[in-house]
Amino acid sequence: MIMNGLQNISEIKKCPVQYVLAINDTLNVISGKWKLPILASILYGNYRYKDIQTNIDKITPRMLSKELKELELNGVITRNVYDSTPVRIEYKMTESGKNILTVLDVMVDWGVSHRKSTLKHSD
Amino acid sequence: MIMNGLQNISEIKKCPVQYVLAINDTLNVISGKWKLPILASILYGNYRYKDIQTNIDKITPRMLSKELKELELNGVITRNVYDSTPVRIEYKMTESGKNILTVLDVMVDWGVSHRKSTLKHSD
DNA sequence: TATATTGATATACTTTTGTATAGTAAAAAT
DNA sequence: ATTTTTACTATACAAAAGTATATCAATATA
Repeated sequence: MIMNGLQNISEIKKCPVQYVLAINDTLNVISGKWKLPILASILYGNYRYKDIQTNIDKITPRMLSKELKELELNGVITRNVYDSTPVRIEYKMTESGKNILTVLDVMVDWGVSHRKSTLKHSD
Repeated sequence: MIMNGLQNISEIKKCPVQYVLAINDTLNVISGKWKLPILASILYGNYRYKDIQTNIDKITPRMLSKELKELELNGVITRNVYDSTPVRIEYKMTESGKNILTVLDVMVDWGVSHRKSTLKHSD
C-alpha cells in the first residue's frame, strides 16, 4: 500500500518555501503583545507618538518605540517628519499595511466559528 | 472640526471585543516557533508522536509534547489512544483545525503581495 | 536475556520578549 | 524664567519561550 493512509496527497503536497516565508512575514507583522493594538490605533486615526501612547495606555515608551521601528522596517507603516514648527512626526499605514485587514478579517471569522464549535465560554 | 482628520469613521469604528478575542484565539493557535510545522506535519499525514518528531527533526521532545498538549487544549487537534498492542497514539486535526487552512491561505496571499510591494530580496 | 522503539517527563539552562523607571533635548505655553 | 509637551533613549530587571540533555516505563524485537 504505497499511499499509506493518504487519500489525496495533491491537495496538501504543494507548499513551496516561498509560502512558508510569506506566512512567517505575515506572522511577524501581527504577533507579539503590542503590534495589533498599535496598528489598530493608527488605523483609527492616531498618527502621532503621543496619541498612540495615550490611546493604548499601558504601553511603555520603550515598547512603543521598538514596535514602531519594527513595523516601519517591515514596510507596514511609515514615519513622516513634517518640518513645521514644532516638528510633527506622524506614523501612517502603507498601502500594503492597510491590506493586512484582509488577514485580520479571516482571523476573526475563524476565531468566531472556532469558538462556536468548541463552545468554550470561559476566558 | 469635529471629525479631526477622519474621513470615514464608520469603516473602522466597529470592532467589538469579541473580534479582538477571536483574533487572539487565532493567533494563539498559529504563533510560536513550532505550531505551524506541527500542524503542517499532521496535515501531511504524520499522526504519531515519533512520525512528527522525525518529520520536523530539530524539535525537542519537550517542545513537541508541550505544543501538542496546547493544540489539543485549544481544540485544533485530538489525541486518540488506540488500545491495540502496542498502544498506538494518533494526533489528528479537528474539523475546526482543518479550517485554519483558510487563514493560512490569506496569510500567504498577503505575505507574497507584501514582499512584491516592498521588493525586499534579502532574508 | 539484552537491546530497540514508542511516547513521553524532568531538570537546568539560554534567549527572547516585555516591564519598570528614570532621564533627555528641543520647543511651546504660562 | 519656569514648567509642560513631544518624541523619544538608557539601564536594569522579570517573565515567557525555547534548548540541551538525561531519564523512564511499557512493550517489541534480536
